[in-house]
Amino acid sequence: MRPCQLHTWDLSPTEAIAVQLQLRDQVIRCDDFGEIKTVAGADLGIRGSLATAVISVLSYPSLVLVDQSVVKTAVQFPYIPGLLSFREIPPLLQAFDQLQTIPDLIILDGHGVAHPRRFGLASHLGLILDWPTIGCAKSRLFGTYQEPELEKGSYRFLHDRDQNVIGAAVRTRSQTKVVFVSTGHRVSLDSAVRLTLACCPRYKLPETTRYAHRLASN
DNA sequence: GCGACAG
DNA sequence: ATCTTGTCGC
Repeated sequence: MRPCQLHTWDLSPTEAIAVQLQLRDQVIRCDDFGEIKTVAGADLGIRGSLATAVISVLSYPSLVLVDQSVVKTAVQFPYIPGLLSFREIPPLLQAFDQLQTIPDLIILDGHGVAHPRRFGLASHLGLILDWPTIGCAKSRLFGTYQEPELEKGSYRFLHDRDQNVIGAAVRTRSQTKVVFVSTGHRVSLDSAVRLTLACCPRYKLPETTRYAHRLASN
């Protein structure tokens, strides 16, 4: 899981968009992973310009915390819808570098291919690490969908303007708002939905994300 | 031109 | 994301 230097990070928003368009075709939307025994959650907490990057690794499917890493560093890129990865990946890579355990799968707090250029945070990090990733966002960035049934496990596909499927609005908990699941890299949408639901035994968000989020924002 | 817009 | 109190619902 060695990070691959696909590009530099001192980019202007215009250059960042060019990078996304250049890398988007390398994303693998099919299953390309082995047995899942551990799943990692990654998240960033930001206070002013100081970012706290956290990676939490849980056993799967038991979902017990087995490893965690925390790194505090300065953020270098502003938050711009569609360019979130350029703000969050540098700090997250530092946290992954400090991690002792190599997780079999990573679930990100953001979108994968459910993105205006089909290259959200989960796809970008997946490509850099060449590792299986899933995007699981709390709100929609791009695409249209219809509300799924209110029962846990229900979901409806997210479509782009040409009706291509780019993700799914998934009810991970009954009577609660949906989360948006999409392929990050090397995980099909079907597997992404199945694995995400398996990581949500009680709450709307995956346990992985909850663990990372808790440490990152306190 | 107006609205939408992951975290 | 962060700034912030109480409040509605399971």
